[in-house]
Formats: sequence, structure tokens, C-alpha cells
Amino acid sequence: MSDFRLKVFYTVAQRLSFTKAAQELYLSQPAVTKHIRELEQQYQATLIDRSGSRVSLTPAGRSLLVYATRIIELYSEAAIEVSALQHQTSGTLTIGASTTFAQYILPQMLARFHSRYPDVKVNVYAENTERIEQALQDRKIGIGIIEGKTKNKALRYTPLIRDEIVLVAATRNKQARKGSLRLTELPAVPLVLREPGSGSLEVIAHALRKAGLRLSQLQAPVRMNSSEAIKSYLLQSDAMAFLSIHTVLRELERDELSVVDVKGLSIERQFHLIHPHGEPERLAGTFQQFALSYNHML
Amino acid sequence: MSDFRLKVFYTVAQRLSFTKAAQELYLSQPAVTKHIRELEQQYQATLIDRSGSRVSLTPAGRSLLVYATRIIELYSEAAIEVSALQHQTSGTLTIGASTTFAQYILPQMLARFHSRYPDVKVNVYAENTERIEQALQDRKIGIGIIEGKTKNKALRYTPLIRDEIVLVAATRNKQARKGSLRLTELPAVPLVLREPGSGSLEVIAHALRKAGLRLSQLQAPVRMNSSEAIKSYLLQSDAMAFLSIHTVLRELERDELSVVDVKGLSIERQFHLIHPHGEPERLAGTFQQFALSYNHML
DNA sequence: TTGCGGGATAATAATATATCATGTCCGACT
DNA sequence: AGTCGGACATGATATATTATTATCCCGCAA
Repeated sequence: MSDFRLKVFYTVAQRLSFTKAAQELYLSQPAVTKHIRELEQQYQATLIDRSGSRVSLTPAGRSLLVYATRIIELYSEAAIEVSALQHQTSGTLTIGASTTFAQYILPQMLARFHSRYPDVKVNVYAENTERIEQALQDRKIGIGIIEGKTKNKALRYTPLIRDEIVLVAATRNKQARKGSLRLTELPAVPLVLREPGSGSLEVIAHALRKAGLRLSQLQAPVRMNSSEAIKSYLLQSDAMAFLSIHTVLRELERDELSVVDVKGLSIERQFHLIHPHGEPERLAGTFQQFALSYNHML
Repeated sequence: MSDFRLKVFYTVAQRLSFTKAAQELYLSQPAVTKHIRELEQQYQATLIDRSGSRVSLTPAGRSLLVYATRIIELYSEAAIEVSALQHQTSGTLTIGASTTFAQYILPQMLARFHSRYPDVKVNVYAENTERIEQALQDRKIGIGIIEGKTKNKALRYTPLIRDEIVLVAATRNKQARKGSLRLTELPAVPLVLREPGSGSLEVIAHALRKAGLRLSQLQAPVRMNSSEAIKSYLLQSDAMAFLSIHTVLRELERDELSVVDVKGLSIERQFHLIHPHGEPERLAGTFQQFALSYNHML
């Protein structure tokens, strides 16, 4: 038997990449390699073929994946079931969330949450990180979800999901057609950036600095303070923008916007659940359990 | 998630005893306590009520048990399925087994094995430990199952199942009716023992010695070299005998024989799978996988 | 009230699992 | 072909988890 190992295997099987799986699981790549190797030893079978440049499942791997999937589902169901027995399942919960999360991810999450706990009323309080932390300490909200991670000692941070910030452009943009861009070409591109002081902008600046570029070297003719506004602008121009992948999922699907890969640049951050130390409020605990197992539901 | 922990929980739930579960899992009792405590922490729920002198499942525990059972089944099925893909599933396997095992446990095991691998023919070679080890080294047999554990360095020993040797008597025996016996009363009881030199007798002698009794202090008017013979004798007399619990399961069910508990005396040994070092023969590997997961099937 | 079976607790030892730094291999691109 | 970059493997080492041993404590039965 082996539980976390199965989850690792499952993730690798989904992403067909050891490195991607490692990121998703907040692990190093060698750790993933090791888990897979030990699973293979346990089952005396090669589960994943990594002889070529792409990894793929062997027959034994495909067979195990069926079981792994079901087992992981059951773990998740068990957690919800037991939690439902324990926690209060009616009342009102106020969730504080950062704008991006509140607009693009939380809605679907709440839809599922509601079907599971129909008697819980939820208020959403969309604000910036600082205000959410304050509200949490004042007990104005039961739980918070923020981008990045500050180190407020009165609060506990639990990684929830990974957010990736990508460079996007209107699909008809010729450079977008190419699909990728060198880092050195970036200063030539007109960009729409968020307003100074925004958390997103800081993450972007930090990642650029690590790659050897200053924000001041970039062309930023326009600054806007809302993702929706930026997207509209892009559709009307040849500019590009750095946006959370979650904010552009719909436009990517409709093929209105496209992701432009920048070689050597990767901008990531995580959404964290935050809650005060000690026992969580009951409804907050229920929601936390739910949110953490939400990943498993895909 | 948590895999081994679920197995621990499952075992405790079955036996309704931390200590018994620990023995079955080859763990110490504190380890079991710890696992349960951490599961409870994880699910934020009390799973097992151990306030009184008996332990029992809480509602949350009962709910989790349903999932745990299914998950454990799936692990077991996955192992068999993957193993079936890998290993050869036709041919002939010769299994060497000690008499008790070959007579009382192996048959049901082989029945299941056959339904899973219909194309494998199995020969059973019932002998004593020494001969089985020799045959294994000579490659006359593919895998062996013995009582106890010698320290032959050319072979690897894997614990398979626990065997308990209990004192039994005919149910109509008045002392059997009482259900238990003090250690000091034992010398007054007429016993039927196995012949000198038998492995079972040595285990019994060793356990008695640890409890402060010599074999020579006991009344052993009759010695016999077969469990079946001893059982027949018991039914005709007031004598008692030390026999493996596995050899008397049927008689206990029919209420012909009864177990007499001897306070302060517990005689245990384990059946071990033995195989040569290095890669096992393919069919031997298949059988080994199967045998080890056989426990989980109950 | 005393002893005993059985679970809890604490200190410590053994194992398992992580990371970091680095190596190797495959395929893409000049 | 030669070189580069992306991606998995490997080995040394640090950390975390899980085990054991020894001991305590509690409820129950004699």
C-alpha cells in the first residue's frame, strides 16, 4: 500500500511530466522520481516509460491508474463525509478572497460547495490581501484566500492552488501567432500593466528581475487596474499583458486571446488559504476541508 | 490521505482492540495509538471511543470504516491486477509448506489462487522446515512456507501470518466449561503432546519455560505425531492439548472442542514465506504477491 | 483495595522522505 | 555533426516521520 505515492503517480500520469507533477505537488523533481521508482519496485513493474523525450504510461501503469483514480476519489469522499458529520452544516460563512480568485475561481468552487452543503449561506468579500488579513484578525470573516503569502505570524497559511501569470495577446496579433518570444524581445513589445502598488505587478517585477530585466526597460504605455479592462484593451490593440491564467481561460477557449510563451521566464504564485491559529470556526473548517479536497476533484 | 494508517484503523475496527490490532500488524501498541490519534486529528473527529474498558466506533468512525474497507480492497485488487500483467500466469509452481500450514491454511488459499490464475498448476510439498529449506536451495521448489524462522543466510524470510497455539479440550470436559485455567493448575491436567523433536513442541516448551514451568512438570500420558489424531483423542477423553488455532477452527465452530484460556500464557509463532535471495522465479513472485495480499482479503 | 488488562505518554532510535547539487540522455536547431 | 536546452536520474545529506521501549494511568473484577 502507499497513499501519497499513488497521488504522485496519478499526478505524473495526468501531466505526463515528472517536473510538472513536482510543481503541482510542491515537491522537488527528484522526490517525484523516487516515488515512482519505489512504486515500480513495489509492483515489480515499469509503470511509466521515460526512455524517449516524452514520458508515457506502460500497460501496467494504465492499469494502476484506474485504481489510483478511484482510490483518490474515495479518500476525498471520505474526508467530506466525515467532515460533514462533524462540522456544522448550516449557518453563514463569510469568505474573504483576492479579486482574481473571487472573480474567476471561487464561483465554480462555491457552486460545488453549495450542492454539498445546501444549508450554508456564503458571503464573499473581495478585497486586497492586507484588508483580508485585517478582517480575519477582527473576526469579520471566517476564512480568507489570498495571492502570494505574507508572513503575518497571527495567521496560518495553507497552499491552495498554484496560479501562473502568462503573457497574452489578441489571437490576431502577429507575434501571438508565433506563439513564443525571447526574453530579449520583450522590451520591444507594448505592454498593458496593472497599476503600481498592485500585488500582481510586484510578482511580475520580481520574476523579471530574476531573469535580468527591469520593469523600467519595458514599454508600458497603458496601466489599468482591472483584468477585465486589460483584456478588452488587448482585443483592440497589438499590446500584450501579463495576466493570471485563470482570468483568461474563457478567452483562450474562444480563441480570442492567446498565450505567448516567453523563453526563460516563468511567473508563478500561489493562492493560500489563511485562517487564525488554533481551532477554526466550524463552518470555516468545513469550507477548508472542502477547498483542499477540491483540487482532487480536478 | 493516509494509507497504512487506514489499514491500522481498519484492523482496530475489526478487532475492537488496539493491542490485538498491533499484534496482527506486527506493531507495538503505542504505534497503533499514535496512528489512530493522527487519523483523528486529520479528520478532526473522534473515530474510536476508548473511554470505557472496551473500545467502540463512533459514528464518524463507522462512516470512515466504510471507505477504509473499500480503499483497502482496491489496493489489494490493484496489486493483483498489475502483478497479473507482469508475471507469468501459466506453468507449474511447487510450494513447500509445513504440515500444519499445508493441511489447514493452504487449501483455501490455493482455492482463491486458482480462481485468479486458472492456468497455474500447483504442487504442494508438505514437509518439515529443514527439508523445505534444503529443497528451496536445491531449486526443487519455488517458494516455501514454514513455521517459526531459522536464520539460514541464503534465504529470505517474509512474515506471512501469525499462528497461535492454544490449549483445547472437548467441550463436554468440565474444565473446558470453566473457560480458563491458572498456570499453576496446568500440571494437574492430563495433556496430549506432540512427539519429542517436533517444532511445535519446542515452541510450547519455550513458552512454558518463560512462564516458569518445565515440560517435565506436566502430565503427558500420551504423545502423538498428528494434529488430527490428537483431536480425535481429545474427543474421547478428559485430556487437553496444545494445538495451533488453525487446526481446530472447524471443531470450535461445531462446538466439539473449546479453547481453554491459560492466564499468563501465550504461545505464538509466525508462518514465514521463504525464498532465495535475488529475483524470485516468476510464478513464485506471483504467488508471493498473492499470499501477502491474501491477508487483506481476510 | 488490589491486581490486571489495556490504552496513553514520553524519550529515544530507526526509517523514510525530502532537498540540493550535479550527472546523463534525448531531441532540436544551427 | 556539434551544441544547447529541457527533463529525468543519481548521490550525499538534512529533516521529518514512524517506530520501539519503558513506564504510567485508569476502569473493572475479584
